[in-house]
Amino acid sequence: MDRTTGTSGLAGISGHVPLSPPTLADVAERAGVSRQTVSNAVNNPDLLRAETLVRVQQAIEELGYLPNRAARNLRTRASHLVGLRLSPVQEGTANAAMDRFVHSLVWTSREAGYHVLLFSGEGADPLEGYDDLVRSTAVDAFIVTDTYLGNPQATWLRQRRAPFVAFGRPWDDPEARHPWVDVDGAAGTELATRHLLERGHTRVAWIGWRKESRIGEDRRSGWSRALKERGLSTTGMASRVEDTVWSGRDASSHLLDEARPTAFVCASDTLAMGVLRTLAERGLHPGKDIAVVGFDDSQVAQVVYPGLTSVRQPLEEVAVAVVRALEDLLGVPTKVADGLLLTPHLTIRASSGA
Amino acid sequence: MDRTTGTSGLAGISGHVPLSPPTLADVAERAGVSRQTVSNAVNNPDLLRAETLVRVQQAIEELGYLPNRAARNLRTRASHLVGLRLSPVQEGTANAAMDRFVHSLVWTSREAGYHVLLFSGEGADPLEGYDDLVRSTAVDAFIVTDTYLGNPQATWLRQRRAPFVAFGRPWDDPEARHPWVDVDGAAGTELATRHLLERGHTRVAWIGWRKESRIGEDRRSGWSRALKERGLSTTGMASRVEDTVWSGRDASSHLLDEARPTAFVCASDTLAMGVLRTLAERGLHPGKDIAVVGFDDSQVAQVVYPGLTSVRQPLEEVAVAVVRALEDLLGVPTKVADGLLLTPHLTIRASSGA
DNA sequence: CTGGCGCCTTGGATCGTTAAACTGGTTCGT
DNA sequence: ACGAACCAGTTTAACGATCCAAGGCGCCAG
Repeated sequence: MDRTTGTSGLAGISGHVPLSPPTLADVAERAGVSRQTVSNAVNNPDLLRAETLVRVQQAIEELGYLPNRAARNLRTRASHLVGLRLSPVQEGTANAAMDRFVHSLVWTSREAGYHVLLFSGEGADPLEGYDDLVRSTAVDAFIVTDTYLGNPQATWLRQRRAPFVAFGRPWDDPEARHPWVDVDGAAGTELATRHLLERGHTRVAWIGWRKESRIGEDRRSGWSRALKERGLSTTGMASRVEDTVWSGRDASSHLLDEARPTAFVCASDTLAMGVLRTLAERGLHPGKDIAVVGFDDSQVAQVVYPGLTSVRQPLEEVAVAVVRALEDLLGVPTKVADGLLLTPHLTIRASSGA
Repeated sequence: MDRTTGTSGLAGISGHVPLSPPTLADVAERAGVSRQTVSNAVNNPDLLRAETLVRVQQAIEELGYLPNRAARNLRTRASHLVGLRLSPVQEGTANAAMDRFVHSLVWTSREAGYHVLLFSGEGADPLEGYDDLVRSTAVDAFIVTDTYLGNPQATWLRQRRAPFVAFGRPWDDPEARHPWVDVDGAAGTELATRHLLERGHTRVAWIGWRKESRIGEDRRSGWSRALKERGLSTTGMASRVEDTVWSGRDASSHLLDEARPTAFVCASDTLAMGVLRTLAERGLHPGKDIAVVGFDDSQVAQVVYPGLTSVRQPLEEVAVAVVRALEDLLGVPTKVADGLLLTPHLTIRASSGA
């Protein structure tokens, strides 16, 4: 049977909106060529004579043809989708950065011809959701973002030969050979601390996360490095707590009483908000009496009074790098680089005495 | 050729991780049945004898078989994907709600067997991005969220016979017959205003968006309704501005000087943050001297000192309703209801005098 | 012995696309 | 003069699941 006699998608002829989009065969018929020639016109234009190409392209244009994704996916064994898992939200803590990253990623992927497929796990198991997508070959690759917990995804995904790029270093695994992109948190807090030192502060406190958090310890190291560089002591100047406003409030309150700092550097904007709370309770003015710097430059930092100075991650750049790594991974394996560390910058607002 | 002699996916036999996932044929071979029977086991289990079913299911289990999505999509003409467009972010204003909604939607969709495909437009054109997905039959339906500007998507999508559910009312089009879910903003601000009236306030001001915003006017109507209900005047008590902290600051400053309100209801948390800024500048205490209520219960409202009372949209419920409408749309057209209006509630914090 | 029923096999078509082999006439290199 | 490469395509065969029709087989009832 000659499929070129199909009748679907004759928008231009019948004048009606087609019930189903036009197919290769429709275009072929209209252009007076075979289906394969249309396929070539789309995928390997240089194989056609210029004249034929134009004719086919015109037919494509007139019918508004676009290759059916399911068919193309089946044939090429590629979906042009990348999977991104949204981890279960603990509202109140900073998934602010994550949301900004998602936006950037979607935007950047589009330019590279990819779409982002969101999924979520049922429960706490960080592997939840990945499995089905791998087994049903629903996505070409994954973007793994929650690498803070010794990322078991990496090991698992490699075993399954599922391509992936990580946003976050493989902290615990020096053997890891997968591509990753990360932001140098230590450089960020170092920037923040230096900024405070330059403004004359000598007693700069740290409020960060519990010791088990690699990211937290990394950020902390930037603070201590900057202090030690100037020969300043860090003893008694640091506190490690949960990432909540209340923890930040309590920690800063204690530190103010015990160590008498004139400035705070925090591992997150959430903690910094805790510091601001302590200051408000004590009638102290952020930026005038006590300087405060947060981390992530979240919405909160931007709108709070009088403005919170904060370390801003270059998430747009991260997205670009991730997609680049992805293309490298899925295209010709040219292996640009396995890991890439980007430097954040500091958004200065009134809380650090602008 | 007998495809049952295929050699892919023999994980259990060779002991190696398969290079490509197992197919129907692999399962059939292992279970000692035909491909058709495996297909039936998956899609019409009641057609099989219990004994055979168990055997097939065991083979499926052992091989870790899951139907190839591309193949199934091609055949069934359904992708089990829903498209969601991320509108270009104007950082600083409230896409906070959007992010919360995305999370809820992903979660709810998963339970219904759908995944969320994110996409974005190139520029300001709200139709950007939809077209390609429709023509390539990449998604089964869309979730349209930006219905605030006379939503041209609705008209366009209906023309293309592309199924969609809207989060947001068809404000300008009483003819619209598409399913939608929305949150009753007026009910929310009415709740907020009543809350303030109950706490003894009689001079309650409004800061909202410019008159062209249907959502803004809707929210405003809740405030004025609550005041008029108590015989209180609204004249001189309202201001309509851009959705920025600075606009909120200026507006509240003017209102304080001119109308001497003791409380503010705002169309967004962003504007409420502007009010808090004015209070801070004047040495006034939110919740004690002046009460403030925001809208959206964003991260900001939760962490700011001393806590911002805010109208919270039931986005989880919205997601559930949207997915329900979606299932209705894509399954048997039972037409539950075209539109559904949900009621927000008030999260009370110290800014309203807790 | 025949017919019917329940459960399964078989073969084939189908979805829309693409990879690979092939067409038959021409030009090129040697 | 002979093989190879090149034209602008065409033909065939997948890709993996689903759907349909036709039929086989054992078993039971009539």
